[in-house]
Amino acid sequence: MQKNGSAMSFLDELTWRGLLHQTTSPELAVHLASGTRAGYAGFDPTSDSLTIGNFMGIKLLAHLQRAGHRPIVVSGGGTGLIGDPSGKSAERQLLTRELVEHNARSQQRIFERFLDFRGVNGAVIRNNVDWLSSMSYLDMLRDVGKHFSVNQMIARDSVASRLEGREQGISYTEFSYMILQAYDFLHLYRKEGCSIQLGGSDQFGNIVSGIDLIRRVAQGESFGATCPLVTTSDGQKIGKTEKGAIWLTADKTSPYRFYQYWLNTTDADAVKFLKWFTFLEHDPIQALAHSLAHEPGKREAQKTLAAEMTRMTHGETELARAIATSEAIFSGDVKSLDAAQIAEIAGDLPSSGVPAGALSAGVGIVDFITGTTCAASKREAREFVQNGAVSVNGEKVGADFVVKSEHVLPGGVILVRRGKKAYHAVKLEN
RNA sequence: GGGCGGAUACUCAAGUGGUCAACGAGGACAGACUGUAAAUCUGUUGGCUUCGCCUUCGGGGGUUCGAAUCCCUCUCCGCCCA
Repeated sequence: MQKNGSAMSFLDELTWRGLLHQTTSPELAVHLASGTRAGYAGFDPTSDSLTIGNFMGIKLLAHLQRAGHRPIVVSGGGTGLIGDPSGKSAERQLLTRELVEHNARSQQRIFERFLDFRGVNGAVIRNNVDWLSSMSYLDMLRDVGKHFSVNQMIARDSVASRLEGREQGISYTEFSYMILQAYDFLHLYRKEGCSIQLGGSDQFGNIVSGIDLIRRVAQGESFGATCPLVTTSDGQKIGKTEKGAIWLTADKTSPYRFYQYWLNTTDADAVKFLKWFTFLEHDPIQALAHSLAHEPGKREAQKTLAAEMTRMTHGETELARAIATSEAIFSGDVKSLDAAQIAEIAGDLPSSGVPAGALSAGVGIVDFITGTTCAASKREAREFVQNGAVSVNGEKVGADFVVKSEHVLPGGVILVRRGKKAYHAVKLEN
């Protein structure tokens, strides 16, 4: 993650990647070119981890850093106590202080993987609870609130949409959120010399509020840039699957699943994702685009995307494991693996247990897979088996198949597969 | 406060006394075809001890041999009048 002297400018980089939605002023380019600047992006501690949806904020900061500037991660330990109404259709439940604090702290480990914290333009992490919690309500109203026009505040999309529907409404608490975020920017401007705020396009309004505040209170000039809302070619949010979001930490999304998520990217999105999510440069991506167009079956673009993302997020070792697991499993050649390999694979898959005693008597395939992640109910299990969707240890099985002790693989597990991609490890229990 | 209309499975949306576990569309899942892709075609989509049984149509109660469908009531939502 070292600074590349001949790197193109921050804005040019974002532009060719399709990551620049709008800037608050054309002067931003000049501002960036004329010195080392500091820019920040905020992260809500609504969870103890971050998803690939949040990754874009990190990536913006990383590009800023690569262009020679100083990135500041702002953890919303204070604003998280209030709740950002942007993009939310209904009032949210307040999180407890303990939870927000825990989440904020827990998220910090993630930034360390994508940003460089060393050197002159090393990244820093700040938590806005540090300055927001000590500010009194009266000070906030007198020093900050006075500069906000309610007329403008209620015109803001995030607020207006909530005022329209009588069902939803918005509390005074959430309504005040934009003031706090604007104050963050002012604070960072004063204390950290931070003159740029980055975020998703839904944050544009909040960013402009901060810029206005800085102009009024500190007579200073500041800027903002947003990236577009990233979606798949069919308009879906990226990283939202039926089974839940794709997280950036192994405790919530295993490296194997993470790798698989990217590997399954459709052709239409592959190049777009390479530009958006990886740090691969223009030429290599062009080469992959060419490969995709002429030899789509090789899936080089998807494989590279999956590898890059997994390496960046989980490291080289985990990437190697994810690839090994994927290959072993999808080749169907499970039986040639040794005990250690199988145990490793089983660790990456959803699993359940079966008593050794039951197996010696034999368990019908339908009962065997019911309750695993492969089949929710017996009815469903029957259907899958009838469709020929189920295989045990890589071999398709019929409705009369009985699982016995002899099917236990060297690692003490039985690998069940439903359909193409749903794998489940059943572990032998004593 | 008064009048009217609405609440149906993941979502939208039919159904207004039996033939309804509930039309249709979307989504999701599976099969075929493929490249662990897309598109397309087929099937499934409450549960089970599966040619049968059990629990579902906002909550509760009632009428009836029988109700998602009729009556009463409660909750929530929309529209109209004060």
